[in-house]
Amino acid sequence: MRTLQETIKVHYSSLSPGQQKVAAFYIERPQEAALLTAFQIGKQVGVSETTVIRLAYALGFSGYSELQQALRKDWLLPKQDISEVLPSKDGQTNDNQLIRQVILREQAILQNLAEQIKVDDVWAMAETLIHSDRIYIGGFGSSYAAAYWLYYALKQMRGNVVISSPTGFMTEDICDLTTNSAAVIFSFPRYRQDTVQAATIAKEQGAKIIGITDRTLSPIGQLADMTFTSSENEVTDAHSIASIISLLDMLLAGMRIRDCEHIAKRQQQLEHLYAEQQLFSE
Amino acid sequence: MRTLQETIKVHYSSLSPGQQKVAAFYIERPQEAALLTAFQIGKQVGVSETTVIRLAYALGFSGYSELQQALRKDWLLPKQDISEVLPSKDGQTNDNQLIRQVILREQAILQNLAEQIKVDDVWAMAETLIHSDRIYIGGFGSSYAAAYWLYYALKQMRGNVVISSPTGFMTEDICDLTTNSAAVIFSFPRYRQDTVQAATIAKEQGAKIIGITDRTLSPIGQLADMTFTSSENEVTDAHSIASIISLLDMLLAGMRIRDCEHIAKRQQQLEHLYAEQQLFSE
DNA sequence: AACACATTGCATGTAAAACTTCAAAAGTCT
DNA sequence: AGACTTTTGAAGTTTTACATGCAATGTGTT
Repeated sequence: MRTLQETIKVHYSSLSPGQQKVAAFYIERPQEAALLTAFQIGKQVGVSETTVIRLAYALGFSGYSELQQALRKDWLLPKQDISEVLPSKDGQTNDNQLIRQVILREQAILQNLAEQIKVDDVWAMAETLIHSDRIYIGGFGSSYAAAYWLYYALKQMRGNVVISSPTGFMTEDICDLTTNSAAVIFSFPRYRQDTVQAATIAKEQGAKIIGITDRTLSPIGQLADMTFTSSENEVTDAHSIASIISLLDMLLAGMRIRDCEHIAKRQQQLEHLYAEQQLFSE
Repeated sequence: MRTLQETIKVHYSSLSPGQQKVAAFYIERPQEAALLTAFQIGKQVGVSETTVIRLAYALGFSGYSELQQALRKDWLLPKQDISEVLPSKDGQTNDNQLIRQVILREQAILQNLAEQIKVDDVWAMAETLIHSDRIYIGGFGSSYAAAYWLYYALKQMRGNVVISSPTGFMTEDICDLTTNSAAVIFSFPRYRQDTVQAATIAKEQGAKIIGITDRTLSPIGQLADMTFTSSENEVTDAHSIASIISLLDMLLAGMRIRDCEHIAKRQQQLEHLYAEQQLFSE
C-alpha cells in the first residue's frame, strides 16, 4: 500500500468510532487535512486532539507529524511527474529518442500551462487589446518570432498595430502611444536591456504594459501591468516558444469571441484587397 | 492586490537580496513553500530562518504565520475551477471553455505530430543544413514567425544564414545560393504566390529545397526536395504554428547533437561579443 | 580610511503544536 | 449488576516553529 488513502482503507474497519470519523475526514478533504493541525482536525470532526493523534499510531505511523508528512507528499507528488520528464539527460538513450523527447517536453510544458493559466487574465488582456487605440509590440532577438506572430494575427483583426524591428526599437514607434494604448513586450532569457528601455518609455506615455515573459519576477515582469508567464515553476534552461504561441492563440481566441463583429468586417475588407492583388494561389 | 504573488511583485524591487531569493522561491514553487517551515525554506534558498521571517514583515504581514496562511488560502482556492470545467448554461463559462479548448487542440496536434514524425527525415534535414554552405529561409505573412524562429536559432549555430523580409523576397538573397546551399521555405494557407516564386528561383540555382508546409501536396510540397508537414490529416482552418515550432525544435536538437563542436565554438564567440556589448541584463 | 547604513545570521525568548499520561465514561461479558 | 476492556478527552510535558535583540559583515559615501 502506497498512498495514505490506501493505508486508511486497509485499517478502517479495525479503527475505533472516533478514529473512523477522523479517517473519513482525511479521505474526503485531504487538501484541507494536509494543512490543519491535529487540534483543528479534531475540532472539525468533533473529537479531541488526542484521538486524531492516536489515529496516526493506529495506521502504523510513528506519530501525527509523520502522517502529516505522508499526506503532504501525496499531494505534491502529482506535480512532480512533469519534472521527471524534463531532465531526461540519460546518457544511454540514443539520438532518435532525444529527438522524440523534444515533443514530450513540449507536451509537458503545455500541460503545465493548462493547469496554471488563469482564464480571467486572458480575458482581461483581450479586453485591453480590443479597447486600445494603438498597440505596440516589442520583442527582440529570440522573442521576435512570437512577437511577430501576435503582430500578424492582430493585423488581421484591427489597425493601429506596430511592431519593433527584431534588432531594436525606434523611439518614434513608442512615443505615439497614449494612455489608451497598450504595449505588449516579449522578454525571455537572455533578457535584453533594450527591452526594458522600450517598456519604460511606453509606460511613461501612460500605455498599459503587458509583459510576456518566463517568470513573474523577470525584468519585464516587474515593470508590467499584467504579466503572462510561459512556465513559471519549471526548471528549463532551454526555453521553447511553443507554449508562448499557445498562450497567444488563447488570447486571440478570446479577442475573436469578444469582438467578432469588428473582426469579421475587417476580414471582409482584407479579402477584397487580397483578391485585387492576387496575392494567394489556390 | 489580492494574491500573495501579486503582493510579492509589488514589493519585489524594494526587497533586500536575501529576501528577493526567498520571494522568488514563493513565486516559483508555491505549493512547496506552503508546506515548509520558515527554517526549511531558508535552507532551500540558502538564507537564514530570520531572513525568511523578515520577508513576511517586508510584505506587510504581521508575521510569518500570517504570510503562510495567505499562501495556503491561495492554494486551496484554485480547486474551485473544477466548476469552471463542468458544463454549464452560463454563457461566460462556455467562453472560458473555448479558451481552454485552444490548449486541448494544441495538445492533440502535438500528439499527432509525435505519432507521424519520421525521425530519419529530421536527421536528413539536420545533415543537409549542417553541410550547406549557405541557408536561405523564406516565409511570408503568417509563416514569417516560424521562419524567423528558425533563422534566429540557426544564426546562433552558424553563419551564412539569410531570411527574407516578412513582406516578400529579394532576388539578390536567393541568387547567391549554390548547389551546396539549402533553402527552407515556409508556406501555409493562404498560400502566397511569391513563396512559390522564391522556391523556384532557389531551385534554379541548384539549392536543396526544404518545404515546411501543411500538406505534402501543397504548392510548396510539390516543389520541395524534402517536405515537412505539421498536421497532414487535421482539418483546421485556423492553423496554429505551435506544432511547427515543435518540429523546428526537433530539427535544431538534431543539429546540436550532430554538430556540437562547431556550435559550441560559435556559441563561445557570441558570448564574448555579447559581453562586450552588454546587450543582456542579469 | 572612517563613517553611516543596510543586510544578515546566531542566540535567545516565546508561543503553539505535538506527544504522553491518567482517570473518567462507555461498552461488553459473565 | 459487577468486573473487565475499550475508548475518550483534559491536563501536563516535550518538542518544534515562530519571533526578536544584537553583533558581525558588507557596501557605498564623504
